Amino acid sequence: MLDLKTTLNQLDDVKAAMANRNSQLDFSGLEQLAARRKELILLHDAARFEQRQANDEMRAIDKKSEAFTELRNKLKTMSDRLKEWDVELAKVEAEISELLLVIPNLPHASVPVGKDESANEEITRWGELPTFDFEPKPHWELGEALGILDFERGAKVSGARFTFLLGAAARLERALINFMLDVHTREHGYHEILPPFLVNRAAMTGTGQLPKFEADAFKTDNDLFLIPTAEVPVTNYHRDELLDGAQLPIRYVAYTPCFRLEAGSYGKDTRGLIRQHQFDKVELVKFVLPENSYEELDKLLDNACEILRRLKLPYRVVALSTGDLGFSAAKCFDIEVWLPAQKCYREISSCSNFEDFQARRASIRFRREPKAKPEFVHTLNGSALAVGRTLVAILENYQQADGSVVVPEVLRPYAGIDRISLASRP
RNA sequence: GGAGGGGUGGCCGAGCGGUCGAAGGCGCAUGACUCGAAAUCAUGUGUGCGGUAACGUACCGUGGGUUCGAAUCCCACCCCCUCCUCCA
Repeated sequence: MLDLKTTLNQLDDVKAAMANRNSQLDFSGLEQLAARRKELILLHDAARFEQRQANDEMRAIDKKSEAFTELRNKLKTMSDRLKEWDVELAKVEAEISELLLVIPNLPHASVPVGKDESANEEITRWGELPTFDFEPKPHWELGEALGILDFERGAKVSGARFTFLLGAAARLERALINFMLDVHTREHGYHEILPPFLVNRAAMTGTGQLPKFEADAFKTDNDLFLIPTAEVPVTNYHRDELLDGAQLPIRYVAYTPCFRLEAGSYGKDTRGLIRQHQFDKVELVKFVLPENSYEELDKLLDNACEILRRLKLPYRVVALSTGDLGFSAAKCFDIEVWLPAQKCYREISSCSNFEDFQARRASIRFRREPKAKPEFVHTLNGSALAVGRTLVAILENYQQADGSVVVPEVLRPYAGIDRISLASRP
């Protein structure tokens, strides 16, 4: 959420930023509501002041006297008028926050300006693309042939975009989760946290999924939402809290399944594990000092990349353009992994700095010194990594001519196998 | 799910219709004392909103209601605790 005062004071900049995001918003309503809000606050404050002074008189006066009745009647009219203002004020404030809650974050100055993903900027490339003396197969063919991915039964039991992992695939998924958690907790200084997988409306609003993107989320009939990412419960862990500045930065790493309706992506990535309604992800979340947040974003991005380097999977990093940036992000890097069968890089992680956008929505603040004024923290998060897509990348990059798949070296202690083949079925 | 108890400031806890942003304690900060520390004493110590400021105003789980006036009374909801039931 943007700050009301700042938004109105720098309206031209905000409008320009929204245009870059392809987001057309009308701010005239906001300006009018803000003006009315101020009027009502002034009226309210003055009336209350008067009322409180009259209350002192009421206390002193003889309750049976005529003067008492007279004064009471006078105060009654004042009280009724005050109530009307208060009702209107509450309405105006609700309308203001309704408007503010659907305004996306302002892109950071370093974000490339552009209409869509074609304006994204490649930042780095790592690793050598694998060469094959045969035509590399897509992971779904490999997985089905090896008997470790079962899409058909996934569809039977749950529906499209649900899959059973069996044997080595299930084992590798589990190995990847443990491997990622171990690297981030032991080497990168993150604190492991296992959050609830269902969250309430306030949590979804705090990180920015609501109110705008309710149609994208799975919802229970008790008004709970299946988390689309661990970002939601983990960021909201500190909602409505006033943190001690000395604690910052706070770093969490969480494994969770993620649930996404994928509304509006019909016909996209229908085959394979790339786009599922349920997938596993290891997520990094940070709460940091505002002045450090971009430095912290670089570190977080590097922490995520480290996983791919250890798995020896070729990747590139892309800075998203203003047109491709997510709703809450001020800056976002995508990490894309090489998929030989598709002969392209595919997103496997998204690392974002939200600055104070989520912190303001969720009221997550800190105090620099014991007596200092509270300030909003900056929040960041990134996948490190999307586990299902990592499995996809391993299957495709490590495939052999005979249809078997070599297990990356760092994973072998976790997986307990060094090759997936029909013969090796555990 | 049933019965009872409870949600007040960073924490504990009093208040149960007007003098309450709220006693008292703990914690924290500053000062005094001390060679230093502990102890002790003194002073200070919430957040949002409006305002350059002085100051004003709002906030006692959340939302409604009663009243000239609500932390205090009424209603609904949420959450926590104890017992029973159930369960992993």
